[in-house]
Amino acid sequence: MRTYGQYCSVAKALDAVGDRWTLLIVRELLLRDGCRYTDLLHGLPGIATNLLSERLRELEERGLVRRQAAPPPVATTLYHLTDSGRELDPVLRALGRWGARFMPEGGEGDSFRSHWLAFPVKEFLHDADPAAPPVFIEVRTGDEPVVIELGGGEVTTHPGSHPSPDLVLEGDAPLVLGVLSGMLRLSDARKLGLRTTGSAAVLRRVESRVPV
Amino acid sequence: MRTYGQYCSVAKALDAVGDRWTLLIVRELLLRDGCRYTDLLHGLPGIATNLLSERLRELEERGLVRRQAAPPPVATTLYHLTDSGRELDPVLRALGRWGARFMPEGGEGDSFRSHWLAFPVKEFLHDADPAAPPVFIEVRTGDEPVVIELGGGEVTTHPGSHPSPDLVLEGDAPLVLGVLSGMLRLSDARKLGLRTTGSAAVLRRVESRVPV
DNA sequence: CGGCATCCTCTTTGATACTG
DNA sequence: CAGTATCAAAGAGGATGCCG
Repeated sequence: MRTYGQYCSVAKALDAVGDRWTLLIVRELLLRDGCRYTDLLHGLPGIATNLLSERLRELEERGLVRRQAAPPPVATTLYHLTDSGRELDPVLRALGRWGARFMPEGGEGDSFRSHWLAFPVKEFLHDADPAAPPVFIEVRTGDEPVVIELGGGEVTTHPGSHPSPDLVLEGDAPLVLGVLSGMLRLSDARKLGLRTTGSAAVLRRVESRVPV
Repeated sequence: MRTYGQYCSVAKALDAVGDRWTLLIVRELLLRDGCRYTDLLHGLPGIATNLLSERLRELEERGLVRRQAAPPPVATTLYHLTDSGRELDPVLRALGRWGARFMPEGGEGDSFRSHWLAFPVKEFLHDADPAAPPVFIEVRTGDEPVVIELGGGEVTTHPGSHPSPDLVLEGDAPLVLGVLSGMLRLSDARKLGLRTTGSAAVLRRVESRVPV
């Protein structure tokens, strides 16, 4: 194990999770705890399979990940974060907050997975009308549809489709995130290729607190 | 530039600062903004000089670091963080907080620089008696002495010695940090090799909030 | 198919030496 | 002091093979 050899808690943290891909594996497990090797592979486009297995072994040794042999009918091993691993949440949130500044430009040729939406949605979006009945926005981008629910002051995401969404947003992830974050006007997003169905008015209920 | 190619702000952040040594360079500049190449080299024991120069160039390209040609009598280039770079502070603090769990065991053969103390002192220690007149603890560990001042509810560090410190702690960094954080009793630390001069009673004024 | 292990090539790193 | 240059070792990325 390669270590910085510095008696400093930042260096110690980076000894444990500073290797390439490691924090992204933790991101996946924070988003979807208890998932399979293949799910991780799918959620981490670009990773080599040998690296994933190696990192998982290291994370297990360090006590951040626990593997659980799921009984039939699943009959496969599920990867979970330990308490220690889950406590990396503030680190990931701080990183995501800081990295948000690169999102407006980037996106050309980047891969995207729709479950990644859960992070920015929870972190930056708020329900501006908590008393109103919930509304549902179905987002079709990335690998599978996802539903954003606004209700009771909370904004949550759910994988899958909604039988009767109030609004459907379909198009590239940067367009969808631009509209949700309020950094892109819907009319401009439409010109850039975003397709919408339903009531665009529900977007006014999305309160965005993206850091400047 | 190697990138994850993922449209996710965490991945984008790691594209920018996820390389080996990069966040430790930012740590150094957060602790001592405007320092020289040699200061960085000294504050980052173990780094290869070519890596430091390469990382500094990358950080400058990404707009996190600014190099400034200092006029005589300094007559050298000084490295500063930009606003964008300084905004990594919450990331470093989250990492340091999480990594603190590795500090009690680690330390064998690790290098230590006394200016690193500023981070944990600011993050975890508080002055339990804000109304009392300030007291000064001189710590002699690592490369140079450092003075910890308790006063007005704040705990601050200052490089160098104090003419008449209330207490002097001298010995290995883990012992000093153990005593300051309250995880090690002074009597035990003394048995392990910590040398003290002055009034040990001032330690009762140190209120430690180390996360469990 | 899920969950890796192996092999091979290419890039990054670390240690050291050297220069303006 | 502030870096470049050189080179061996380690790590990453990609393809493929194996096994229940």
